[in-house]
Amino acid sequence: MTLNVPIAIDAIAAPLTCASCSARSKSICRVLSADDLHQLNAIARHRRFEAGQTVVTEGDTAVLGVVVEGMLIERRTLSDGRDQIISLRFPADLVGGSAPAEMADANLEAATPTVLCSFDKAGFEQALNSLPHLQSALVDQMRRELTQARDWMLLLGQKNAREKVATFLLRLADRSRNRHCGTASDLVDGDLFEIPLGRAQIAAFLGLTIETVSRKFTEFQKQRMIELNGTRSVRVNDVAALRAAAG
Amino acid sequence: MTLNVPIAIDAIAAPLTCASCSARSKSICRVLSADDLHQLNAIARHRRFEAGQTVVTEGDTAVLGVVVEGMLIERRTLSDGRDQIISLRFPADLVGGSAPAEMADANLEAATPTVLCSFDKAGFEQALNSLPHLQSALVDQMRRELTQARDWMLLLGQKNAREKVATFLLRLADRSRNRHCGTASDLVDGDLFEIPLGRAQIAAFLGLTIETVSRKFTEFQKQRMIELNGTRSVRVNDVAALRAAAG
DNA sequence: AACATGGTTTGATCTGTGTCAAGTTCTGGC
DNA sequence: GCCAGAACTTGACACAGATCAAACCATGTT
Repeated sequence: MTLNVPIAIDAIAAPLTCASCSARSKSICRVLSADDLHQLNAIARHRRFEAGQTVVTEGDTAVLGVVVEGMLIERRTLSDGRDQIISLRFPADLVGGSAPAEMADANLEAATPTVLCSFDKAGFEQALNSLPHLQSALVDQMRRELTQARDWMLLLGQKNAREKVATFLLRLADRSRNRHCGTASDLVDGDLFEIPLGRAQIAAFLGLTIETVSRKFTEFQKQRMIELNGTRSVRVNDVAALRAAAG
Repeated sequence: MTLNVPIAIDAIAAPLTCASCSARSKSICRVLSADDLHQLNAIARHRRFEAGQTVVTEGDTAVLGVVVEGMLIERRTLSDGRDQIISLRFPADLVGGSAPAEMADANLEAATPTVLCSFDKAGFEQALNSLPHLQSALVDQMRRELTQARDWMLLLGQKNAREKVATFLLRLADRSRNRHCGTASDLVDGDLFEIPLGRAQIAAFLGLTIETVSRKFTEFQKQRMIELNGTRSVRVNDVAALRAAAG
């Protein structure tokens, strides 16, 4: 079972109702009763995106929704083309809830084939007003996003390439382990997971170049901390060492 | 009139009531009616801090409040001592509203003599529940924080030292210009303002070393873009050039 | 006034990461 | 299965920014 290439995207039955939504138990929708879900259901619409496809461009009218399957990337771009990936959005994550006004504050694109449950913005605002639980779930969600953003600022501003790549791997491994079940299990030696990003995307996420990322991967491999299978499949051989390298 | 050293901190009459609060018109409190303000007033308490003083340490029970006067710094620290300033909080900014649970997610310290209007956490939660306007103002505030954090990620990950320092100066100048009156006025050549931070703090904010920050300052001065008066007072001679340098 | 102190600037050198340029390995289409 | 193009790795080299060290300068103290 791979993360980046679901066997057949079209074979996945898109959950048409919130009741059967695989992302619900971990998304902001989890706080809603069956009755309240109907209100959301009415303004929800599923959209599919291929890997690499753009969802919205910075400045466009924002898209609002919950990731159901796959993975989205938010990136912010400098006028000369340099860009920084600002966040990775996994299943159950809210997207665009933090865009001020009606305008997207970043480019949004699919890293892997992705299903997004998008909400009508006006309808969502209305739902927020009538469902206090939803509103506070949104606040919670934003808190978590802010904490993540701040963690990443620490990484970008202070960590060196080795620490950056190690941190990245640990975060991803964690996310892969815990995405299926609700139980949080620790990463252990021997765990295998997929990197749903290319080297260029990893580089843009870490504030490095492709080449440096690649070098660190092979460095970790030579030191027996990880084992690469192809370019996107990783086995963690020495969690402790990886943790140490992450600083 | 200096930003960092008010003539006499004790001479400032602390606004004891929200009604006379200088920060109200721009803080989250602005959305509340006179009546609703009473509810907040009841749980508010003013606290003063000297420059350099710690307000809370990461992991302590969070402090929640609005900056009335002065400036606070939030910093996150790596185990080996390296640290990154995660945000600067100016008058009217909310502090601690984004801490998950009850725990501060960063160190908070005063950069200049500061007056903080702190709220009782439980009381504030209650106020949030009973005052929907306040809740959505909080969401707005968090949106803005998140946008700022993301802008800074772009800076930390992609900009070089020259761009970082130029960006920093522009941001500060802006903030200084617009802190008194409500009208947003553009920065123009000849504008003078104070830097309420030492070089070490600037460095920690930009992900650079003290020495590099210092070198960029003198570089800008040699190029006639700015003029330093002492170490903390800056005159901007060429806004356009600074903007260009900021990328 | 001389002094101690902490912050800042400046200089010399080192180093990690970027840059440029080949190779090499994957991947998907025929 | 083979081929073309893209993605990745590896190497040689350059350079921005870090590090180490020494002046320099404010500011308050005796």
